[in-house]
Amino acid sequence: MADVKSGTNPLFLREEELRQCIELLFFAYRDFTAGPDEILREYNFGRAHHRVIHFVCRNQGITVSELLEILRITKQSLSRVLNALVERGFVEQRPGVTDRRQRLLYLTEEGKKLEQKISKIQRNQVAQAFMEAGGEAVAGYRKVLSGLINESDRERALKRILNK
Amino acid sequence: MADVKSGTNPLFLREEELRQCIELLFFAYRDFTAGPDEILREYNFGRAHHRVIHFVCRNQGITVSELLEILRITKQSLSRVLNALVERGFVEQRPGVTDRRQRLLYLTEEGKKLEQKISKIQRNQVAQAFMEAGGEAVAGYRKVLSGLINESDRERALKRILNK
DNA sequence: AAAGTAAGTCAACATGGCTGACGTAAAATC
DNA sequence: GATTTTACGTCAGCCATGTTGACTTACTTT
Repeated sequence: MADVKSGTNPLFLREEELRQCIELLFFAYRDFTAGPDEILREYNFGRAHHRVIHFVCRNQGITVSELLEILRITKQSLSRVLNALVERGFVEQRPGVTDRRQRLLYLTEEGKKLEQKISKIQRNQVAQAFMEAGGEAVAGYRKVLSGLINESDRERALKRILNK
Repeated sequence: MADVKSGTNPLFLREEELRQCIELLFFAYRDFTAGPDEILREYNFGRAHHRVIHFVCRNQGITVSELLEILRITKQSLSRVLNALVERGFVEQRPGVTDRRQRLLYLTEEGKKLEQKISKIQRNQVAQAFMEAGGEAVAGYRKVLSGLINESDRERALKRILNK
């Protein structure tokens, strides 16, 4: 009589472990976004603005369509957020050099300051977790999260993350 | 002339690595939620419904206030989603035994079926990533993500995750 | 010259957060 | 036993951020 719930059943162990790791991701993400949200509120910005600021910072001169592809939202959704950032002087648009239809995106000095302010909180949070966990754990974290990225997009995404 | 951008500057390396790991979390979460979202759409449910289904499944008989604390949303926000799930027969409410003010939450058979269907996708996705990354990496993943949980809530959250 | 592409706009709608005010039943306390 | 607190719920309205669909403009490619 094989007890499905027995600790000796590898399939059950596996499912339970997987569920725990899924939940872990939820809690980590929940608390990981809480800090930035607080600062953003002071500026009347939201998480959507943060994402734009982050990716424009990491990819100065990015095109609108590249940004859309990263964020996986519609251009109408992006435009609201992007226009607000441009109007309030956090993001700057410059026509592309080789293709003048493009409007390349850059953070202004103001934008860079805000990015620093927000990302510092997250970096401290991550640094703290890294210190507690140790270098080997960090390597594991990177490996697993990389594997969670959609396979068809993984290479491109990783290239972007590790860029330069 | 110390080059701040030099690869030999540990502070720069550190910041760059931290930023990469932050971005990794964004991409992983983005693609991690895409699968469930697709299924949920067929039921006219959203991510909010999924979260309720998930945590009620993992904590059968959970009280409304415990659920609110996990999700970190207002009861008004929860009620919309919860009422829909109850009305459509995915979640069941039973009065508490010792405290009859409570309405303990349970998944119905229907609810369990949907949960299985959704979580199977995520479990497969995570299992795949785990296989590619290896057991040591998984341990690292768990360590780091645990450390990302808000310190004041960490113990309680981890207890809930690892429960039973 | 025509077709395709990058980006933007307007309008309307859905989801899921939020606040504030108020209600009801049960439990806990004075 | 009366009062206060607690668990939960509702109504109403607002806001942020996602969606679709239709159309325009400027530029590039063919």
